[in-house]
Amino acid sequence: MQGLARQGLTGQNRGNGPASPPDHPLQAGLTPDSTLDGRGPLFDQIKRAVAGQILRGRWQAGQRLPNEAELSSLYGVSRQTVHKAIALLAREGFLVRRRRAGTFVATSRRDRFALPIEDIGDVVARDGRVYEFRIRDRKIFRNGEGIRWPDLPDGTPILTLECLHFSDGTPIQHERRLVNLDVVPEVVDESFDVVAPSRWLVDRVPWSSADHTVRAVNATAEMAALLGVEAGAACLSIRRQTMHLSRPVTLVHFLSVGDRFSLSGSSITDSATELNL
Amino acid sequence: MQGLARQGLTGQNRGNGPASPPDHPLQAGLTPDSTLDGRGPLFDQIKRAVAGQILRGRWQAGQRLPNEAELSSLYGVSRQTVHKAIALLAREGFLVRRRRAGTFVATSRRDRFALPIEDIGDVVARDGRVYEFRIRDRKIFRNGEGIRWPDLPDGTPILTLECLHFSDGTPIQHERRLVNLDVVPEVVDESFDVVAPSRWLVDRVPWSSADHTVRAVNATAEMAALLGVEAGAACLSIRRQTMHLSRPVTLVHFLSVGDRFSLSGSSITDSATELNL
DNA sequence: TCGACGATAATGTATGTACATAATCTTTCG
DNA sequence: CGAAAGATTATGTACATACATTATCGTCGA
Repeated sequence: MQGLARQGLTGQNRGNGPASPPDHPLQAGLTPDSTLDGRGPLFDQIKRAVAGQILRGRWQAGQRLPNEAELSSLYGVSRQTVHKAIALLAREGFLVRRRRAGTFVATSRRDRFALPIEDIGDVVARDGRVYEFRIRDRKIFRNGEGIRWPDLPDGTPILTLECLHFSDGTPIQHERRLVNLDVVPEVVDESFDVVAPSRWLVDRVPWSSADHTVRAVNATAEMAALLGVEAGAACLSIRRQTMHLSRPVTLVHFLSVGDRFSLSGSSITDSATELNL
Repeated sequence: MQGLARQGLTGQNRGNGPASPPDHPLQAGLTPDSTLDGRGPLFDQIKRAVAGQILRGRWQAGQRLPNEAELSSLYGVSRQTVHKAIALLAREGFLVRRRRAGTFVATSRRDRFALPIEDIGDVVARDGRVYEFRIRDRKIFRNGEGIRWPDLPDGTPILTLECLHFSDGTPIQHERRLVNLDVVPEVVDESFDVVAPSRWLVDRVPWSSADHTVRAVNATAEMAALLGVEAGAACLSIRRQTMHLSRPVTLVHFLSVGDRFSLSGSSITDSATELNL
């Protein structure tokens, strides 16, 4: 049997599988090598095989690919196994499936590039530098009184924090943060002598979602002084609002010196990396 | 049967499912409501139910959750269905599974925030504005002769493009692009009168992966003139290198005026959104 | 000719069964 | 006592089966 099964079936094949030999004609131009590489579980091998066909341009964007039954006999595995592989590829955005119509190679990968946004402390530490931070200011307000957090009802108690982050002693990021005290009242008892606010919140409020906006701004005189650059220096500004159970938890503005900090990442979809394409 | 099944089972239950009533004690503190919401497929309901437990803090980070057999009888579905739900949550990064040890709520959500990077044309169009672009320059070099693309061998033919992007007539982005002619030789015959280079390449070279770097820089005098801002204005600089079959395809530098362009997006992992948490 | 409607073909979900795999726990023996 | 060997347990994969769901295609009739 093609020597493809690495796992399972220590004895003989348990019985009645599809197992028709790979002498299928299929639709013109759609005849894959049908050789699985034998590495890892079958459904992963199928994923790789299919992704490979696409990658090599044998199956082009928008094109329909063989249905599950055909793939099943082509690769000599059951329909469920094919289904799992194909459904995963679809879930990861490589394929589009429509009932009755079939499975198609996805066309648009335009908006699939994504940049991970990491905690500044992690970034600095990973660079092998010494990370420090300093709380510069800390106050409590009620929303609407001297401060305004748009997504929060007026009167909600808010803790404000102002903080500087250092890499090897050089200031690299300024942080201005609002915390919703209705959601995280314990924060008033936390001094942030050791743990940075971002870290503390992440550990405290699990499973939050967030939205981000990144832009470039010129440093004001005040910020420039804090960050040790000339006024007007280009800075990366990241605004992040974090939600938990559809309630805003925290709203932060990070400001980082342009030539000391950057965002970077690679893609296609993390999942594609697993396929090591 | 708890009125949970929305699909399937038009007649009666086909037979021998687990179906023990939800009067289970389970481990202390781990007793979910065991009420599925009846919306959508069972495995999705399970996903939501489990995610909900975590979200509501009933199952905390690091904690072990009931095994598949227990969940199966708790929710009154088969082990496979539970397995599918839990395995998906694990694949999406919400849970961590270890054989024999069990399933645990994932701890770190730190690096899960991600920013999508979209095509400028799409962004402008979505804003309801008129998108235009203009090719300003176009040359052909060999790598190392007057130009250098680090990841490419010397001598490789390269097409260079310089391009401006407009929103409602206002310049918002400058693009400087290198294209590897060994990979996409057809590009020399393309005038880019209608289709922008990014779009053309995406349509031509499917399934590429890319890495990005985003930083903030001050506009040089030349760039400032092109973009219609004063010299020194803060700009967002995006560098993107695209690969296909581990060969570099194109290397682009985008430069966008800080107050006319920003990156934004929301997260936790796209997949979480599906759960509408 | 066009629309309704039923047949059909594709994917989607759920369950049972069987075995593989990998930790972890337990026992046994030097 | 400690290490090796074996039992146990939880997850992982594969397959068969059965039925649901949903476009799409044809056909038939007004």
